[in-house]
Amino acid sequence: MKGKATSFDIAHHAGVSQSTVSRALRNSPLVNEETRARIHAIAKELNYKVDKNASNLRSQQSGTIALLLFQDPTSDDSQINPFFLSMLGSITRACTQKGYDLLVSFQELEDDWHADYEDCHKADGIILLGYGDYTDYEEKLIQLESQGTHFVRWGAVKEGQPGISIGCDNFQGGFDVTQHLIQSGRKNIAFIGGASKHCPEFFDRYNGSCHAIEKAGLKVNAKLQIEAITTEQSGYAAALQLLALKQPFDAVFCASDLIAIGVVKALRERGMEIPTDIAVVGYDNIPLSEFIRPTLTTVQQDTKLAGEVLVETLLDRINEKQVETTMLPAKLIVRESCGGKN
Amino acid sequence: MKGKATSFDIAHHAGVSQSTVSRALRNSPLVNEETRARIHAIAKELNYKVDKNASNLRSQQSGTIALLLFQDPTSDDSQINPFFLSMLGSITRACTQKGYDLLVSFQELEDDWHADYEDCHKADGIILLGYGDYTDYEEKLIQLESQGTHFVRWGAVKEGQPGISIGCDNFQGGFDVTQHLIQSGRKNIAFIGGASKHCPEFFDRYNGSCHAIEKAGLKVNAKLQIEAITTEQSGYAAALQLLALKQPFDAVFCASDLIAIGVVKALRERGMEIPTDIAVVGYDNIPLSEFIRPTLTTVQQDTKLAGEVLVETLLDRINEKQVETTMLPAKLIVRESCGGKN
DNA sequence: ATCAATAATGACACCGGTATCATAATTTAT
DNA sequence: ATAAATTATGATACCGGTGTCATTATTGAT
Repeated sequence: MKGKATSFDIAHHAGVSQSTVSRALRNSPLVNEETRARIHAIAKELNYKVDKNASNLRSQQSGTIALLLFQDPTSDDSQINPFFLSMLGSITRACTQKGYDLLVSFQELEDDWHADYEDCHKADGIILLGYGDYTDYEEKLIQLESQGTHFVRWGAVKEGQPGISIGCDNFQGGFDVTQHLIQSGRKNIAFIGGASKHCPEFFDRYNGSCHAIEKAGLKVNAKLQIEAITTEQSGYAAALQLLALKQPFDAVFCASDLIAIGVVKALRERGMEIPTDIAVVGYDNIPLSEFIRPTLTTVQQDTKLAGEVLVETLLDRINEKQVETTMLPAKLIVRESCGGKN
Repeated sequence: MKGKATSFDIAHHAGVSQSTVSRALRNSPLVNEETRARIHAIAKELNYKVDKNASNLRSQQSGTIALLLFQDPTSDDSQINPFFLSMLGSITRACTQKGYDLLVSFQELEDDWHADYEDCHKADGIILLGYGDYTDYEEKLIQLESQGTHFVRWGAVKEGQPGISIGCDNFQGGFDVTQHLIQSGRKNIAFIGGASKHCPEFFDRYNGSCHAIEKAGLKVNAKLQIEAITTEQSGYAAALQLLALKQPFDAVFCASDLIAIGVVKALRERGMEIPTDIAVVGYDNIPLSEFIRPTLTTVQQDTKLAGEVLVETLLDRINEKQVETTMLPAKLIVRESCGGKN
């Protein structure tokens, strides 16, 4: 036998038409039970596999989902935010469970998204994942939407956004963190992470934090907000900036765990005790947050659930079902670094 | 205009045959410069994208590589070894650079590798990635090899293995770690990580370690080798096992950074100082290894290079070039946790 | 016995490109 | 001027399946 077996080979072996083979292998009820079994047996024997290109071409679907992961352009090449990797894991699993394959692509935000996976029929839909500066991102989303591309976006859930978004309640998460800090006696709470509209998730977390401060009758000190992207290095640098301000602060709420890890490192190097002198809180509950010293208080986003919801929502969208933007709950995880009671 | 544009639509607009359109879009030199430009312009205007299913079907290649990531079956669902995620990142980038798409699939080792991506023409080749118990793995590799599937494996590089492997020099890495520990005055070096043939990488690291011990004129204490899989939890548990033995030891060489992090946690909880009482060394140089306290001495595997080599080797194999099993160097990174001079 | 309904299968167009060969137009060589 | 080579394009088979309609065999109803 030369080359791969085709459905014609099987038809020949089984003494039936190629049509029947095709139907049998898809378990069509139109095929006689016995014939189907025979065909399956022969297919197995010949190690036959349906050619997905042919099948997809004709049926106009790919059984594949594309995941576009947007990297913060400034972030190190080899470092990817563990939170997104965790999402990637859960998305992969959710896809597998639904019988879909997953095409993964890292996009640089500046890029012209060269990979129009759905347009070229390599994927039936797209999941967009990533923090970062979304300046011309929105524009692209509008274009996708107008083209009728099936996509779902992970991120901040806001009114009037193009397309469908799934995200955790960042405002609530920021609120919970800050309220907890205040209840533990902290008065001057710094925030490290981009608090501009460009990173809507961080912005929501910051706003939630401010809301908690005001609700407690305290005043927000805008100076205590330092920009940072989500890497340890950036957190480390931001913490040094914060110290240089000479403004009093007794707690730091970091927009991500990676930032928090850098902040902890910087503060300790400057001789501060955590949480005795300064409380530090992160966000994301990455696996290592409970293995650093002190263990890190953080906010958990349920990545397993998120991945499932993303995939399910996308599949619904592909199947033209009505879907809605969804907001998942965020959950405060109190550990040592905030000094609060557990 | 209803539906997506096809090459016929463009041909019609441009007043040429569909053949010419197809050639022009692939930048064939057979097409007149001017005609080609015109066709490209029209294609852009109509937002035309080549249908990959059709194209791949005819040309019998997919421009896609499949990455199968083998999960340790016992490992937690949401946790993936950062080292592999780093590999995933570099592989993704290397693929992008070569113009290939990447299909990612997490396989459970028990699974019947349902996804025969190359057989069904969804991919041109396969990259296999993962630690773990390779019992019936080898058998499957032999089958892949006999089918003529194009694949490259990451892992231990050994004689007489089926197919092509790319890996770091684990023996050397283990040797370097242990030699450094001995030179720093450590005498009783424990090893945590599976040291059986089932996990060849770990086995090589252990053997390298033993070799260094013997070369220094010391004796290997087999009792100081504890099994563990590559998670913090497993490392934590293994460290407790080690302590329970009541055997003297002054250093722990962990087969991975995740294990080391668990070990550090366990030892400190029992009141030991690191590195004063016990030196700890990990393996992989995951991003967080320099952010935990104390910073972790470890062995770096150049994931960027590894990803590039994997992809390049696979592409060479797909193109029927002669390729060879490759061993990449491992590099000791001395930090605080081993107590050695930097 | 005759006809309608059902079950099982075959024949064939079709998905949207690529590969190959044929053809027409233009240039170069003799 | 004519043959040969080169350049640009068209026509058509083909990749390997799926979808649709036609056909035949079987069963049940009248």
